[in-house]
Amino acid sequence: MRDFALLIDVWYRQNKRNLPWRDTQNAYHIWLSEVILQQTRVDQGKNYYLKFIKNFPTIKDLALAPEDEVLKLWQGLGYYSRARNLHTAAKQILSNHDGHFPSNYSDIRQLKGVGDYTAAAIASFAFDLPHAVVDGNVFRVLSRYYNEDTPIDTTLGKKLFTEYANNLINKKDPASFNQAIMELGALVCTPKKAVCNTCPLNDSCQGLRANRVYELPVKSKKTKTRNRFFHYIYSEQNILLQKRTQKDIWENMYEFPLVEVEKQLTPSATKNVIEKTLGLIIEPSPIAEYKHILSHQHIFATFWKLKLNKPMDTSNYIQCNHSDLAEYAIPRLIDRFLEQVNSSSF
DNA sequence: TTCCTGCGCG
DNA sequence: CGCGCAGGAA
Repeated sequence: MRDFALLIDVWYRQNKRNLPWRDTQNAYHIWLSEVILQQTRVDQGKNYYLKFIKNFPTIKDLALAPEDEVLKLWQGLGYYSRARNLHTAAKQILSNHDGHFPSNYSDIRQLKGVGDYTAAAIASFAFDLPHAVVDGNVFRVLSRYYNEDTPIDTTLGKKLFTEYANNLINKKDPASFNQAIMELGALVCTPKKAVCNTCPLNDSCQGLRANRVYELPVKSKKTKTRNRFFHYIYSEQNILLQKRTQKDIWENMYEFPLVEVEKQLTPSATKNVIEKTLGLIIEPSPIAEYKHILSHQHIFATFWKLKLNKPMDTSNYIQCNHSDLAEYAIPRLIDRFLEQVNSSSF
């Protein structure tokens, strides 16, 4: 339909939300907001965006900051590789582009952490270039609009939907088109409870006509998860920390001394394993247990308290008190435990 | 409690 | 193509 762009444009002007990164052409700000919003909802991302702008007013400020500081600001958002990549990209911009954000698609696309979606978003929002964004919202809107069954998580699907979007895009105002189609997906053409009766496209939507709205979009793969069992040692006086340097979850973030085991054992057997592995003596029963869910893992975490009645070798660890602890980037799991510790009596 | 959403990298 | 995080909805 030729009306597509016009219809959503009219709708967008009347229904757009006011967001801090809208109505700016500052490429740095747009980039930052897009990276934050990559796997995060607007409500959760807003404050992080404002924090980052405040702490790092320019790309150079971000590039020259220590990684620990960037991760600390990102703490709680998840997918921490985004923060590490953001930092790397800032350095790329500083050294390769003299601190000025690149203004063409291919240079933007080369930045670490910037894929097809984010490159198109920045190119259109900051530089008015005609690159259609294809994110989760766009997949949903277009799969329904065209009643298109091709799975979106395949190379073919990605190519097809990108073609659809680039054919529909308004070349006169690509930025508004991109904003409009995503906003429609976020507010009207939602995964559940879509409000088709107020949708500007409901006359021509093939998915609605076929009553297949909730069957779309189609995905081919289902995600598999594995279980992991973490045992953390907490010492309330003199907190022990270590940095996760492995290629694993939470890379470069901090946590308590950890023993990971293959499967759940009895408490006393577990205690033996922990003490043997770490050379630390702990209290006989755990003080807290959590199930922490990640995209591909279920982590069963148990927290044990360090027994402080005899000296032991803690030189492998960073030692700090509660106020120092606030300087370290820690995963949500550890943070959640600390919230409980600080609010109750241990 | 369980289910679901979200983009880029190696 | 498997993996990375957290939180809101059902």
